[in-house]
Amino acid sequence: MTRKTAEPVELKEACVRAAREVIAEHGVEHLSLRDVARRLGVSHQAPYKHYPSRDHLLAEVIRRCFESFTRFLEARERFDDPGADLESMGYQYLSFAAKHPLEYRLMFGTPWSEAAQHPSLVAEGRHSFDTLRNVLRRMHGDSAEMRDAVDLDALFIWSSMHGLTGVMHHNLTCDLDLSPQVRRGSAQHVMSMISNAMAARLQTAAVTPPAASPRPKAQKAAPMRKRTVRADG
Amino acid sequence: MTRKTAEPVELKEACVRAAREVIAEHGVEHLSLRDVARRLGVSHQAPYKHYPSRDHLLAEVIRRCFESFTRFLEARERFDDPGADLESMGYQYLSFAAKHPLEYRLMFGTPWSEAAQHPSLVAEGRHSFDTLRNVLRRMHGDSAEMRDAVDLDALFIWSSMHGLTGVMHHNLTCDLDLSPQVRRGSAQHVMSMISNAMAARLQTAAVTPPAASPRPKAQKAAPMRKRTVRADG
DNA sequence: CCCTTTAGTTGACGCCGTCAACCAACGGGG
DNA sequence: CCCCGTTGGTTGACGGCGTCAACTAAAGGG
Repeated sequence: MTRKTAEPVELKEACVRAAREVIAEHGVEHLSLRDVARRLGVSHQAPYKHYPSRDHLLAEVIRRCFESFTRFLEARERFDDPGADLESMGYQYLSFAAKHPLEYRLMFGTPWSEAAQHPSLVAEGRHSFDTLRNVLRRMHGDSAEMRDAVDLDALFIWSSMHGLTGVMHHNLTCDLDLSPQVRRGSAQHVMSMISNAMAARLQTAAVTPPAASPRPKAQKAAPMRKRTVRADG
Repeated sequence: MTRKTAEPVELKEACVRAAREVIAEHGVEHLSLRDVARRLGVSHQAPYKHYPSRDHLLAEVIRRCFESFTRFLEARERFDDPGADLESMGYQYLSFAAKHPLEYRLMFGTPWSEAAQHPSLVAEGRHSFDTLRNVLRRMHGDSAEMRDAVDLDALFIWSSMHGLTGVMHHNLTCDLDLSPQVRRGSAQHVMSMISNAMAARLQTAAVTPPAASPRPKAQKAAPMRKRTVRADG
């Protein structure tokens, strides 16, 4: 009635935009469909015609974050040398987190209700991860027996990046009495630590290529005891 | 009336316990003071006599998580060698995350409303971080010029740990097509990668002791360009 | 022309957090 | 002994929320 009937999907798109506004202004925990509807000058139930629940709208917003995140990673400066390429992607990752903290927090800081409910979202997340995988495949070779090694390294790198940005985004970084030098240099430092680790790893990997269970070495100072981290331990 | 008036602070404690139950059963986002009150057979509003708002109760719950987390880290197997001690703490960290995913997620996965509102919480979080700092001080020496280096390393290690557990706790780990070997070995792998990185770092640190800005080396394959990650870049 | 589908409406229900007012027990001071 | 403030509990109300249900106008093809 009050809305022009031009595009039937107009509202669906507008909901996503309005939801992003609400989240930006009041935080994801205060996102409400009623608020979205109000902003669009539409009755409170109108968004329900396009999204079965509040969480589905939220999932769509987050899915788009993953989309643009992946695009951002893909748009990195490219290098022939896989190591340089990996590093380039690392900086791109941190740049995204720094430039789009809202999106980043949405992707990685939102407590899922149930991920299984939103398959397109997890597909998009997987896609992001695959970008990192691809770089490491170029590094390690794409042989079948290297697949697990690639995944382990991907997990490590992803974790370090993810963890750093998480710590930086949490107000923790201010409350931890970190000096400005530390705050400024932390990204550079983490990147170089990853390089350190990968360099050492590549040396050992060259020695033991078919490592089905990639047993690490690198216990210079103290021999590393074999431990396992288990939930029921 | 219906409650025994034995202990005046009884309800305050009971609220925390009930809140933990609610969170464990329904997730932190569904924690409600009314639900807590109902479980305790007490009127809604009764909890308000002890906690000024829902978020204050939640903050108290999380604060206790940090408390027990720190205790857990402190209770690690101790070693004279700082490297071994660091490693021991790393496993303790991962063990805690594996054994108490609920608490872990609460501490690091809860979107703060405003941290400044809950100073005792951030104090407890800082305390946890200081545990890691102390180990690294033993490693690097506690000189003033090493303080930033310690913090940088602490940030890196904390990030890797935090990131790994975050990735593992997210359902992502299932949706990423990771093989069981990878899932089982990821903790071990991340630990060894950190050891790799630290070993390389200690070598360079020994060469350039007064490094105010800890310039990293370790660009074997590709020279690392000096980049900066800035929000406004 | 009718009938189904689509995209929107209003209204209601039961949660929630929170404010306000009230009330019982306690405990120390006159 | 009474009196009164404090503490810890009560009930009631308000508005906001998600969601279900029923209704309606427009569109569009048989």
